Amino acid sequence: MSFNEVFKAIADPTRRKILSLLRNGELTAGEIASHFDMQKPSVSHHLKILKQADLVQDRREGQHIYYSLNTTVFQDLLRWFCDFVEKGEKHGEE
Amino acid sequence: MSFNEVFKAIADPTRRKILSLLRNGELTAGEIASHFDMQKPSVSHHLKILKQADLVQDRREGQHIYYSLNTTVFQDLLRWFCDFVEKGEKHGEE
DNA sequence: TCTGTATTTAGATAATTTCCTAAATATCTA
DNA sequence: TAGATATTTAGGAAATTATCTAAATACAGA
Repeated sequence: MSFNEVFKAIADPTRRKILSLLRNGELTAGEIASHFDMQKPSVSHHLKILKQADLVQDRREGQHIYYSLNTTVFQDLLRWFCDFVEKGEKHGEE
Repeated sequence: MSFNEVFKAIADPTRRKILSLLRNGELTAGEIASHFDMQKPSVSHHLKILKQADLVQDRREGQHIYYSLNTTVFQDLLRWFCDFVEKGEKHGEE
């Protein structure tokens, strides 16, 4: 996981929608794909990018693969934004 | 300003570094460009994208154009991330 | 008005990203 | 093992993005 991968991952609207869907709990790849007008391999590709960025986790259960949010990375991001809103003078990127 | 433009804007490492530089106060386009191994027109392009996303503001003073952070947009982003970290069940994107 | 400095705009190219179809892999059930 | 379902991997075309050089615009001072 790198900070850059995370920012790239959330830059895409499809991926942000996937993250929003997962806020209500884990879903299978197929359930996620059913929310989009897009072929399954394309959704799978987006899931892979989210996983590489450590924004989601997956676990297999039989034929299904369940995806869920990894909120610890969101907390790191939260801090990044907080640092801009606070008027503090120290900084550092990456 | 659209949420999508903002996320696209912060997806690029050069642009995130520009934002970090501006945390210490406003800088001219030339001062910003001097921090990068990149031609000035390229930096100018990145500044334009940050401006369109409403992450920075600019003001002209003589020959110089000063750029500075617009922290209100960061607050909106902060809320977006908070919504993921909180375990709340409601959601909505864009 | 002419010259120099600061910055942006325009246009081209190379790299990256998104999405598709086809094929491969993994698992379940008969 | 064979067939069905769920999902990913592979390979390629189209769209987007980052960067460059050259030219244009804006301003200051002589």
